[in-house]
Amino acid sequence: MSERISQSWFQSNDALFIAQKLMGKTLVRDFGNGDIFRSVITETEAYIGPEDLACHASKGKTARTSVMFEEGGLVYVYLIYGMYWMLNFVTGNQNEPQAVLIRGTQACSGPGKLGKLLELDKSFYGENLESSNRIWVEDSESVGKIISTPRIGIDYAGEVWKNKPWRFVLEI
DNA sequence: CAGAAGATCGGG
DNA sequence: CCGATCTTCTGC
Repeated sequence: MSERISQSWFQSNDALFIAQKLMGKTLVRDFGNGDIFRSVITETEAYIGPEDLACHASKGKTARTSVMFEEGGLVYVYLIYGMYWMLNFVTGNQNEPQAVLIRGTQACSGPGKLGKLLELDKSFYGENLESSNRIWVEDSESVGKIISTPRIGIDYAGEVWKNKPWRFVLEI
């Protein structure tokens, strides 16, 4: 009964909206060997636009951030601390650099651990969530209450941006 | 071209 | 609290 979420949905909404609406939806990862990971998304963070000093796109368009300047519905992954692949979904239209960081699912809490569990790597950079045969999101009923808090690990972003309540957690 | 720091995590 | 571990960006 679950239906894959379309690229147009990611494209026609901003990161703040999508970060909240992804709550309760199902993240799917097909490893291609018969194993399929499916788990409900329970924690996200929104990173919006060039003004948001916590958003990588605030540094401008570079090889690392260019996918955020593309249309929504694509995967943005990057390696952090030399060992963790962070999973993000690009949102909004072209030249509206924004993304949603997937910080956790019911089966796995923590963005670093999730990236490891999903076996992410550089090859996922720019993957299309609507057409990919290895990673996508399926619609499902959101049950529970959404809590918002400041984002984690971005003290460098300055008082204004580091205090934005753009981290969302689903309490089931 | 060298150096620093990072949207993290686990061990002590 | 600190080290792991390596890509990316900055400054000289």
